[in-house]
Amino acid sequence: MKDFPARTGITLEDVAKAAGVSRSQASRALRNDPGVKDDTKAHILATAADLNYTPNLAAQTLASRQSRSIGLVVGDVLNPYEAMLARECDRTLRDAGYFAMLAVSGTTSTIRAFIDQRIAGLVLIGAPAERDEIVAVSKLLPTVYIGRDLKSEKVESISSDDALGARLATEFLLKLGHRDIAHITGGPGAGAQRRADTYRKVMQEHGVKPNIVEGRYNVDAGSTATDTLMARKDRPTAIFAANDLIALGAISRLAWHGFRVPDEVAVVGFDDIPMAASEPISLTTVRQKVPEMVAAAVETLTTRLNDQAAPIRNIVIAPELITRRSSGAEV
Amino acid sequence: MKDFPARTGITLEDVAKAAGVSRSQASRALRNDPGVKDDTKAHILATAADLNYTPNLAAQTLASRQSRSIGLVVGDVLNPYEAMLARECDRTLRDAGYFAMLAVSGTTSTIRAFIDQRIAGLVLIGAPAERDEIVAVSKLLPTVYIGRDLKSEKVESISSDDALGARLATEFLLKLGHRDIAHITGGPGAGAQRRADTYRKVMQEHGVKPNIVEGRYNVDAGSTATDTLMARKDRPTAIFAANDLIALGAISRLAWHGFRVPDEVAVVGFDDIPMAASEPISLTTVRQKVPEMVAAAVETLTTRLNDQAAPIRNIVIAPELITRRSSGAEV
DNA sequence: GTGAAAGCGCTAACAC
DNA sequence: GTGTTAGCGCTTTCAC
Repeated sequence: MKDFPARTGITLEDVAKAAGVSRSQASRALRNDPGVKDDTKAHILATAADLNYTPNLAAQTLASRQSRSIGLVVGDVLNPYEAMLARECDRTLRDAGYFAMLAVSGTTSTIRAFIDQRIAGLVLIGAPAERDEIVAVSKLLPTVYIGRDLKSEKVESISSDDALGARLATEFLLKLGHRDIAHITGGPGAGAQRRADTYRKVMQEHGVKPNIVEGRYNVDAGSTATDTLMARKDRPTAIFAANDLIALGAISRLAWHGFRVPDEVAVVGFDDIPMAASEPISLTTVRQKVPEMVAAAVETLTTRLNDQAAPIRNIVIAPELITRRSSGAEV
Repeated sequence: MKDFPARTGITLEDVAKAAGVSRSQASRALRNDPGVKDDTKAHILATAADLNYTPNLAAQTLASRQSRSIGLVVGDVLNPYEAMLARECDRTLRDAGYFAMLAVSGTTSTIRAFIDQRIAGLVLIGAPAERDEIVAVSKLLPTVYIGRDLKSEKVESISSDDALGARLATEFLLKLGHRDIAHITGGPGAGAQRRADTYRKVMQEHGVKPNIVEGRYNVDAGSTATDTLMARKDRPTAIFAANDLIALGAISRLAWHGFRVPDEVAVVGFDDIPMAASEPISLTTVRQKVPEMVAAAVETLTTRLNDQAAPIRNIVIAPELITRRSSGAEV
């Protein structure tokens, strides 16, 4: 039976009294403010631990006019990639001494509620979609956006290098000898566009014709696009999907049509969601480095929290290609 | 450009002054406490709106000794079913006037952090796994567990009727004429066990031999179990998977082996995650009614929050069978 | 280096 | 019905 701390009624006052010091000193010691003699501090800390003291956050927030809770807005938790980011953010923020308040419906009203709550900062994961909105929010409080490069908007952001990722995938397929490589896009978003553009460019660089089908970042789009692709007389021998969900849709549909993956059609995705690594899927994909991205995001945010004047940072992280069976390369 | 409320420096005092009343009356009016004349109240509310007043939550919490934040602990956000529950909880809680603080690593230390935060209550989604721990936590503050029936532990819970779900799936397959129906389990958990037990019972009731392979609630387990199943000489003509992830693994692997779904093997899952509805998968499955479960959970929690002495509730919700192509039934 | 005193913005008796 | 008076538990000048 784990023992959880009962909500102790112990206050700073109790600790101070027990330690024989004033509340101010106790407060300073606990927050390790400078200006407390080392042994006094040690004594206070010991006493606090002894009494099982836990500070009252509400009081702290009220008195200091700053909280340690961070709003974490996730556009679509049902997208495994965003879920991975959210989970990692939660952990990292906690480790950094903050509390994450998650909202999984990234609407304006949600963010408004957060602001009313007087959170210290905001981490936005793929939401809101509108640039205007992001900019508006970021002016109100420290904000970092994960998933898109917002350099031109002057909003701090962490993103992954979509162009590089698309290049890795396309060149890999090319190197494997494929010429008829199709690309299923992820829709009109900037990231998806960059992936498509880079794919096109790389194909042209190698003197082969691009073959693009419009899609969306979900399974159904992958399926539909695959139907389109395989109905043509010049079928592709490889498909580069703008994300793993699309790739999953493609693989499923390919199987339904009776095409063998990777023998008849090689498939490469983007993101590296957990399912991509699963045995029956074994999807070759461009991994977005979630831990690195989140670490950078939290670092950026905490830096700003401690210094409003810190320069705006826009970090772009390089993804890496993870080869598995779906592409037919020796793994 | 959406306009977000700037963090107004407006306090209750300002509102009271502007409305020409005392702080107490303003406070009462804003929280619509009884004992404020209707037009006074209207006037105060109007003034507050005018001034763009938003209450300081920290001050409220401190003064009233109760917060409106609810800890939401999710065992595994990467499980789409839990992600669905989490999203719905977030929304519902917000609509009920609470704030959800999400933690996606359902460890003891996380919960401890929540308690330190002096949250009002806790919603546990599939975590912690240990009964002891759940019981310990629930003694400390209002808690409702989603996903398991904790009646015997005297912990409020909302669960879905696993036995009924398993029965629906098995009988459906039987009705379709299948006799060789295999079941891939979800592991040692109580819910998974109940599904397996019920499957076995229903099979026996119909005079056919159960065929159980041990699994886990994930794609790989579905794949592995399928290998086992299809390697035997008496191959099943239908598979009832303990959840959708397993079913997905089975379908993928079946395709890999060259078996047609549903022609050669029918597949039925459990949960109804979004991917189950996708075109290329089209999985027949037992839907757990997420909105109903969450509504019940939030209702249960808020009831307790308002009345510590309320009787403990353990609500079990009936799932329903959703037929799609994977089972071969006419849809 | 330490303590005293004054709030932070609100709620909750208690009077009127 | 409405206002007055104390705090809630902490941080933060400002003296010493």
